[in-house]
Amino acid sequence: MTTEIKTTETTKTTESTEERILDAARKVFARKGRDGARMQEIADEAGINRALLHYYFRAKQGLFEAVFARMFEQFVRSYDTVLVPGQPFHGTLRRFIHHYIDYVSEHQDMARLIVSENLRGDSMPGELMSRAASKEGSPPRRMENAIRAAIESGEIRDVDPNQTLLTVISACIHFIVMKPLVQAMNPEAQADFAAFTEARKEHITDLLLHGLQPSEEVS
Amino acid sequence: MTTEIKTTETTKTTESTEERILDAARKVFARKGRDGARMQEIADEAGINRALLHYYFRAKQGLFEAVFARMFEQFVRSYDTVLVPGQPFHGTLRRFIHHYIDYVSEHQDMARLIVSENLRGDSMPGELMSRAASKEGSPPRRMENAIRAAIESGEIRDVDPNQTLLTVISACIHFIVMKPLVQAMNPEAQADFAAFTEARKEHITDLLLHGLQPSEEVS
DNA sequence: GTCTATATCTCGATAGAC
DNA sequence: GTCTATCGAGATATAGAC
Repeated sequence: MTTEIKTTETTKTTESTEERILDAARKVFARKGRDGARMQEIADEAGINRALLHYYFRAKQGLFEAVFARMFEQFVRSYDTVLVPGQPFHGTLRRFIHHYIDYVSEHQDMARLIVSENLRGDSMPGELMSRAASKEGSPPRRMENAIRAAIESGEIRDVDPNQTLLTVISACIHFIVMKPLVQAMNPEAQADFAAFTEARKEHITDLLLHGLQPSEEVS
Repeated sequence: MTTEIKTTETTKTTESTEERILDAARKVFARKGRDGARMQEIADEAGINRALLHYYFRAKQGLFEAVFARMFEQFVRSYDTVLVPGQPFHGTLRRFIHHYIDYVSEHQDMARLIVSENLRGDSMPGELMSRAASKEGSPPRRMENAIRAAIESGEIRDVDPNQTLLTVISACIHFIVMKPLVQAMNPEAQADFAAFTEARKEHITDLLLHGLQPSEEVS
């Protein structure tokens, strides 16, 4: 019932209180959702008092928005070095998939928060997210353009770029979101989730490249 | 703000109060999540008084568990007529995908609840779900066996059955869970989600069948 | 079985000492 | 900046009339 987390761990970093709060809030919001999260639990996780949360971020709502915006922007930026135009498609697809899975694996909190916000439908972070993702030049848009170009050049067969991109992203994130169920159904994922994750990158890349291969070629 | 639903009485369905409560609870839990849902809102949706909820289901927790168990069992059962052994693989895969998407489209509430429970990690419904899904004879297990058999018989190439099944399921459910974001990024999904859903069934079936095609054959 | 009224509790937010 | 103490809103749950 009672939470006893205490971050005795962070002895080294002279992390500012504000940073500690944001990190703690990210974890708790991801675990419990926006409503389920308790200010007390965030305070415990950050190793501070509840009143201090309100000193830094006026209200829970503000804290949540700060956490979300920060997280999402970092994710979008992480693709800057990954998607460079003019490369062969198979390498681009491989890099997109590997980076996506690497990122969500290291930031599972973020993945869960994004999904839980989408589950609600309303929500301001949803707005923010939608605008950022649908903007020209965003990672998904660039990947979509890469698919289009590859069809044009005959590197891959003629498929719906939007549907294809959605399938790739689904394959890369859903197994993290559904981790408990995936582990329950899969002894391999249960025993060593990191190994399962590595295998998953290769599986998705392989399945997609085969699935998109022009039917004339039998490489 | 206020909801006014009121079933002004016994028109056609002599639906029992208990049924009405379960239906209302399913909707509200799906919209607001387990924590965000308010007993008052469920009562309004069911057209009854708040106290009556407690008369039928002692507490919110109990109501939630009843809703969840009922929903999940119906889903599992819906596959009884879909997966029959001894059929050619491509038909089995097509039926699995089409049925999955049809079902989650008609029961989006269920899809969202399942995901939101998985996001929490703990939770008794998670337990229930995990046991049901990993049980031999469950739909996912049967589909996995079908994949194994198809590899054995040479109908498809040698892939990891677990990873493949997970990819199929991800592709079939994630776009519903992330509906707001999908719509924001996709004009087609925005304009006519039903049409987008139909197209998605074909896309996934097509992509998977190509992706699993033995490399010797070029059908 | 269904309602009104109310008890109890949890949690976000604030006041104020240090 | 950080703490203790407390207020007040809003939610679950119960008591009891009908």
